[in-house]
Amino acid sequence: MPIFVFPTICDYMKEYVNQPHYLVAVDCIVFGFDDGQLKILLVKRGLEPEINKWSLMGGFVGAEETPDEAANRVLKKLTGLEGVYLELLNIYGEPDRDPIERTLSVGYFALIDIHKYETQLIDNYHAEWFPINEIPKLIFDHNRMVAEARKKLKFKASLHPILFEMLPKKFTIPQLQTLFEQVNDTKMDTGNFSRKVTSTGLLIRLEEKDKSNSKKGAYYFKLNKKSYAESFNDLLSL
Amino acid sequence: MPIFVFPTICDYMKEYVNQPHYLVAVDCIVFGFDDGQLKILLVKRGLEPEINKWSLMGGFVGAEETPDEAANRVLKKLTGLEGVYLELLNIYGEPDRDPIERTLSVGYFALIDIHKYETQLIDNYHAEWFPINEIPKLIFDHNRMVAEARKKLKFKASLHPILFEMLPKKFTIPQLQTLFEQVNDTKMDTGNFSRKVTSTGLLIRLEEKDKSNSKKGAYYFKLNKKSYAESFNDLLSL
DNA sequence: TTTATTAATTGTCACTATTACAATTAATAA
DNA sequence: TTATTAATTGTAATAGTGACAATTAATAAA
Repeated sequence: MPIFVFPTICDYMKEYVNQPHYLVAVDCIVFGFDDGQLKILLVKRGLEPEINKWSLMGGFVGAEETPDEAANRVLKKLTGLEGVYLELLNIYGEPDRDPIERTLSVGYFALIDIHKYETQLIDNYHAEWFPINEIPKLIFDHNRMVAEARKKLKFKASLHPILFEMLPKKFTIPQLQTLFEQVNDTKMDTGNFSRKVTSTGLLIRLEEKDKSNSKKGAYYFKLNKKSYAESFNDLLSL
Repeated sequence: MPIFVFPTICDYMKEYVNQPHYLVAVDCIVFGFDDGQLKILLVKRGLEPEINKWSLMGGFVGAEETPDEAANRVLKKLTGLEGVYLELLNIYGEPDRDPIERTLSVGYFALIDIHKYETQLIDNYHAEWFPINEIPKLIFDHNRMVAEARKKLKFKASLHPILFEMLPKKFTIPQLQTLFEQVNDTKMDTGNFSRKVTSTGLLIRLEEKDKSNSKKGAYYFKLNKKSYAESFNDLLSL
């Protein structure tokens, strides 16, 4: 008599049927950069429970879509933007994280150019940009999500040129440095930063200058899309 | 008349109820190192559909556990090991990835010391270690999971000292180098590798030597747990 | 006992990257 | 014309990397 008995098809089907089923949601931590500050986008919840509390933007994963697609859909609906930089952050699955019913949430972090945001939507969805150091108390485990997203952004940005996702097409090196310093919570030597960043071949200097911050003015740069793509190929992976 | 009408509590509850519910599973890509080869652990499926096909080890997320806990449970059951190195890989949520019923799978990759594996379980679960370059056709999207896990391991190992998770307590530098080369699919200068790895302060040299591969013999080393922990604190994040 | 052998380890040196900080530049406004 | 100031470039000491040569410590053959 065999010690291990293979289940039959019926056993197999039963195994599926007997398993609990859960709601699956996505939540997006959306980063933007404006006015020399790193910010994230929050929405004021218009539903019970936790009505009028701030939360991340999220939604349920529909029957015909992957979690990735759900996250893109939510972002499109709440920011008007498509094709934004989006990356899996973590999965949040504490059995009681949602008081109504067990819901697993797939957390994504998104980087957007804050100036492309459709400001009309701010009103529609009671949304607001919060400086990263002034995040209020959020619902459920959303504060934990934000904390993990910050860590991931910092780590990621040290290896991949993703910060450009948050900058406009034309940007200056001091601007890039400020964003970098915000993300990494540090200060850098301006000379060394400038040289390092230009030596990568990732940037193309334009003729125009931004004179809003100094008399000399800082040259505008744009991304070298070609080498940007190549460095992504080198580093991609995750 | 307001343009945007807040849903009532009833709307809110209905929103939950109307949403589809899914099965949620975990799948583990288990790496080990033996005989100079990087390997992964596969099980022969004893159930329809896809009976007798090779697959990753997995299971459903139970009602009282997080996906992390489910992955640990599955690993404990199928390897006998607890507290193994385990990290989220990705979430796999194509609506039709499982032909029986929609199932979202949370992929984890695990690193274990292959010699601690309870070999009895190999028989119980029809499991087998496969060299990384000889992985057979797997069920569902499991080959994709393996490919992504390899990429992640390579990337991860370039930043974190995680390879030690796959080595025994006592190991030699040539051993470590072979593992490193397998993971990165490359060759390194032995001298430079040795110096670099010892200069980190991560290793403590023992008196004993391994003379199985050379007449001179290679010193055994063990991990400096203290600086190992510290470097983890520095780099953690993900 | 001596010598040849071989993987493991250490030495060397040219080359590149990093860092701190000093000097210069290009505009503006007094 | 000159003072001012952020932006940019210069410089030099230091540290890290990589290729390759030399040495070492054991074993086994002569």
